[in-house]
Amino acid sequence: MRKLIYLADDDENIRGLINMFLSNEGFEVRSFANGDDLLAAFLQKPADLVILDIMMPGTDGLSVCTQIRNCSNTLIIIVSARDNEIDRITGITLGSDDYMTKPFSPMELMARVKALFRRLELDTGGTSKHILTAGNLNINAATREAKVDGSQFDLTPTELALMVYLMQNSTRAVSRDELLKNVWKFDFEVDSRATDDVVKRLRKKLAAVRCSAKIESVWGFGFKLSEGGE
Amino acid sequence: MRKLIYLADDDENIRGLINMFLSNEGFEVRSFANGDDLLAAFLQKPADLVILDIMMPGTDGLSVCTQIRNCSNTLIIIVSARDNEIDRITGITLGSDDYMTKPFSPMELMARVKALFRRLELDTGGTSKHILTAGNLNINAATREAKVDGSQFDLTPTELALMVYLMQNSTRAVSRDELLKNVWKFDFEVDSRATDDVVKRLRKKLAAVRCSAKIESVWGFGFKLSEGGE
DNA sequence: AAGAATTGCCACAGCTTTGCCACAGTTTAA
DNA sequence: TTAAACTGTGGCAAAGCTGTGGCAATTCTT
Repeated sequence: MRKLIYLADDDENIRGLINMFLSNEGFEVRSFANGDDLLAAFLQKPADLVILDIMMPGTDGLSVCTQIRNCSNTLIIIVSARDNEIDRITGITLGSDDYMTKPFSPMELMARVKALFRRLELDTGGTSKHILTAGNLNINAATREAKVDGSQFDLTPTELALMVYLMQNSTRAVSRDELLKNVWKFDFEVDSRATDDVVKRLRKKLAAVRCSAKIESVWGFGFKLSEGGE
Repeated sequence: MRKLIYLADDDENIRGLINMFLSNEGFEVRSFANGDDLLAAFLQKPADLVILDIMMPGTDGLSVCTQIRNCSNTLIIIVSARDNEIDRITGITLGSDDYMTKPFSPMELMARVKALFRRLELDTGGTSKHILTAGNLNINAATREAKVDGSQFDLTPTELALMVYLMQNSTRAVSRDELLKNVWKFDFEVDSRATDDVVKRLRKKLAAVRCSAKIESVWGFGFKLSEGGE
């Protein structure tokens, strides 16, 4: 689905320019002459990314930024004519994801917008890379190497596959059936207790090498990975 | 757990400076004089964030960036003495999450490092769309976690399913038969008083964690959720 | 072909869940 | 006011779930 971007800047020329570039990249853009209008629209319908000028009539960009961050984790870029260290640092610290100073290159803004969306994509697991980490455990799914604190240890094929699946879905609890379907590739012909067996052996091996990541069982459902050690 | 940061720069002074700042912020830092060493170390043990200079002896920072991004979605910041639009754009486009030009303020680097970790947290922290809210109670149907004021407590499978159903239909009262049909999946073979039992236990657990949401009984009909505390 | 590793299954023990019951308290309706 | 219907509570036992060690069939190595 097309990404929705809100843009607030009191300079109409800049609005038009950015709007044009973003639209050309295939984004859906709505621009506002001040922060209050943008905030109102955002509360009505949240955008995927927000670009805020700092100096605007009405509420300034930084305040809008904190207000949005308070109720949403949408992506935020701050742009400002004020270029000094303090401004940049407070801008970023206040909750924005990036800070650019005017005059800026529209192309660079495009690149940074796309970088933020890419990061979101990476984090929310659209793509699965083959180097995985959980606590002091890391697994290279390509070379099939598993290491704790850098020292390698052995996992059998099913153990590895199960572990990789859990790590790729470490934010959720995973049901036994889901594991059978995605790790065993067939949910028939295999007792769902088979998952327990592999987990049993995995737990033993992980404990033996003092791995901080643990496989927790979710009663009546399945398992969930915990990185351990906060 | 402490975040691990790898840093590659051929200038020893800069390495020392950044290292000091990052360490002061509580990060665990390892610095390398060139990109090849960093890459080797990364493959051995991945870091949570990587800071790369572009111009270094051996493989340049941009190549290291693409190689890392190829197999991992770790955070990457590129720093460079070359300050022109093309460099910045290609740097970001190649897969890094941020690009800073030398000389840069160490404080700003710190702010940007923390902003990246904050974004990671926002993206991966339970705030997915399967989240249900009622008063100070939060239930994440995906992770099967129930929280009151942020602290987690346990629900059994039926309790969770019943609670989710009530929250999904919080605007109206739900009859016992409807619950049996949609939560138990069979309305035969189970006394309709079974719902009362689960509600009984749910109420006890909710009260124990000072949950503002309450399950009210609708006389002669069923139950209804009230968020409590308006 | 023999041995080793892997892996699914079983049985058992211990724990958790959950439906049901009896009884007391409450609400509704005649 | 009284009887009938309904709900809250504590306890209980059956059913269900998980962890464990052992075992046997299959696959992989040598």
